Amino acid sequence: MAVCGADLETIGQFPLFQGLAPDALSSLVRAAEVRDCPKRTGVFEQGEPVTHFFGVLSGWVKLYRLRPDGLEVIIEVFGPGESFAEGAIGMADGYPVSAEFVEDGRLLAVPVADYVERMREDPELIVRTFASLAANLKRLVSRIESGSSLDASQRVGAFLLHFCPPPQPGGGPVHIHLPYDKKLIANRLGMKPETFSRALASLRKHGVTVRGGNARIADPAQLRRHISTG
Amino acid sequence: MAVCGADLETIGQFPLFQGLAPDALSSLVRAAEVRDCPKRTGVFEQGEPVTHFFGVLSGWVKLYRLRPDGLEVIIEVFGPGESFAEGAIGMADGYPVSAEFVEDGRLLAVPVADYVERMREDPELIVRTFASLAANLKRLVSRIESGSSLDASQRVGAFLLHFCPPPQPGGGPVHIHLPYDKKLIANRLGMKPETFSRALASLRKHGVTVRGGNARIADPAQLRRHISTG
DNA sequence: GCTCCTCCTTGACTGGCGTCAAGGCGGGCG
DNA sequence: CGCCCGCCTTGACGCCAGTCAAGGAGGAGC
Repeated sequence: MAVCGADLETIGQFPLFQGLAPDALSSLVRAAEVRDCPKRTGVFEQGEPVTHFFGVLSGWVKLYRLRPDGLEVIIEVFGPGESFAEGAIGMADGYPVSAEFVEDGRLLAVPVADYVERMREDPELIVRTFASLAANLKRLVSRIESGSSLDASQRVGAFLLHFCPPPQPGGGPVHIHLPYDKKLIANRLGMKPETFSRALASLRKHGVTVRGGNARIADPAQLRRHISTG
Repeated sequence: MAVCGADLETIGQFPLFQGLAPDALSSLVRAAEVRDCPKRTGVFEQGEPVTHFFGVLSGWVKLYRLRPDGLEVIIEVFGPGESFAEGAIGMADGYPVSAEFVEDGRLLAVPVADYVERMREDPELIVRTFASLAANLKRLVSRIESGSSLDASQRVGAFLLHFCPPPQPGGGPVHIHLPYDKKLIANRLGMKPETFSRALASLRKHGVTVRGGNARIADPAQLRRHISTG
């Protein structure tokens, strides 16, 4: 469906589009569309030709690869305000991963052909796109780093800290809500659900308590210490 | 130093620049410089402001992160004909990794400010840059995939296969030369040198023999099978 | 030729994570 | 209310890779 006014406001908040001139934004969005995506809705599949890139208006989307043996490896999970697959713009042999909603949400789909046109007209957009790409690149880099140098409980701790507001000096306890299934979080962190569960249990001694999908971190600074010092 | 004729020819072979109009190429390269880089030469450090991106004319460059505990995590290693850190163009807070030569070589350094100008003038360059970025992105993705779903010996096997010519149907034995230290390869594959050594030993039963820096793969297809089927 | 040094290999042991299996908890529905 | 069926947790056990330690191979320098 076409982009409506309320969506337009949300879209203006995207890091990718933030601060863009209003008319540049609206001409960009003219070619785009918004989709309602209930849980389990596929967005694209590995190998499909690249036609769009996407922004998440609400909900959560997993990017994953299917191994020949059927094992699913989660590369990244994107949430509200994040854009993904801009990096696929230059891929001649299709998307390198598949994408699927893991929680109900709304999706902005931007056709790449049109987008490249806009970049030609508006150099500012080139810069913004590179910046957005750079952000996703860095996420992959730190995923590689943590994957090869942190143990399970440290990775879980780092994951929880992503959802905390920036390091507060005084820092009281923080309450956060796990955005999607624990099984999915486990996969995203490169471990099995059992290991994830044990890791959470072992974090209790560092002030983390989880009840259902709600977690409480007694002292983020203490947790942060546990992650870097082992 | 400035770019000389022989370099210019090599540079034209870069995937990033291949097929670019000759005058576009030469104006691009006018602002660039070439450096001789003996082993251990640093190229940039994590956190430094982004001023250039780079192409490897010869030799090998590692991109790595230093963990607070002093542990070095190798993100990627680039060789002749490859460009790196184009992805840093949009990074406001500096390079996310450090780069250092691990074998003597020559480096092309392209100033990003100038490069962005060229992109404004030449839309074709935008597309090429995205393509190059996409290639590096895919390397990271498959690194994540293999890191979380292959064991040590399978990762080593996959590494060796990168240096084999594309899958030959008849496929006789292939001889390859390990491009850099085994300790470095081990780190790049996310394992310790001892584990790498044991992995090589265990690959003997799949037709891989290594003597010094030279490896012989009796049957690449067989090795490939070992990687996907476990 | 000799020593020294670095890189690599091999062995023994430990620990963390995966696997298999059983049980608890909670939500949907009749 | 009670049943069923996910999702999650917990326990027992095995295996892979990290750690510690010792020893071999090869090159640089004298």
